[in-house]
Amino acid sequence: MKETFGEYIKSLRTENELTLTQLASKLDLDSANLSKIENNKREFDEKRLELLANVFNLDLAKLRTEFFSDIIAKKIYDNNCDSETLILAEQKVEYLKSKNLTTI
Amino acid sequence: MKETFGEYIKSLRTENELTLTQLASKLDLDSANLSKIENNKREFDEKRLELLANVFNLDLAKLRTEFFSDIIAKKIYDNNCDSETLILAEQKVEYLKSKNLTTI
DNA sequence: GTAATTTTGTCAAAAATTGACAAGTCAAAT
DNA sequence: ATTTGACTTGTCAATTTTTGACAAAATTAC
Repeated sequence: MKETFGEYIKSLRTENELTLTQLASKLDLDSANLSKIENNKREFDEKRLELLANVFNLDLAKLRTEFFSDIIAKKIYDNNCDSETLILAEQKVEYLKSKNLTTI
Repeated sequence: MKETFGEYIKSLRTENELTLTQLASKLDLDSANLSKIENNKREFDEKRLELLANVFNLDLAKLRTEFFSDIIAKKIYDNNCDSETLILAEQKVEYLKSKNLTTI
């Protein structure tokens, strides 16, 4: 079972024996805010994904997948969306691709 | 293949032979902005879902599914997320449910 | 033609997010 | 039992994003 993105960062951090302050500084972030991110009280900012990948030598593409799936999961969870939602979403992605639509 | 939420509104509107102005007023919305919504240039606002359901006698739960799947699809499409993203998201939803986590 | 409808552009107001700092808890060390 | 370091929580101004509203252009129907 997949953990949240914040918990993932926390496990990366502790496995590498870094303090919040140390990692926060590498990510150009306040340690208090990093704590909130790790505890699902704030969102990690997309613009720091590359930095995070570099710090822990991670594959950026995989990290992005991890990141966006987290955002989507939270949206579904927070709004009590039913199980059909993701199936429909997948169809709509195909539709958008087929139409080459420019959305907001 | 599933259309976008905006296109769905548009088809509902035209099937019911309403002008933008007419529907916009029922939805407490500016007609120019409704036009943008129908053309995927703005997001429909969640707080108007119930109103929309009432106007066209739709099942609110289904409409919500339609609405949130649209948001998710656009996020995936706009960010060029790979196909794994939704699979991962589903796992994360289960994880959040199992933990009963309170997110942001 | 022109009248109605739809689309597009713009912008201030409102809402949401972020960065930053202060103050708090907790555990370990001395 | 006090200090130190690590982490958490609360708050708030500043930035960023979204929204509502209006004008005006473009399109369609008559």
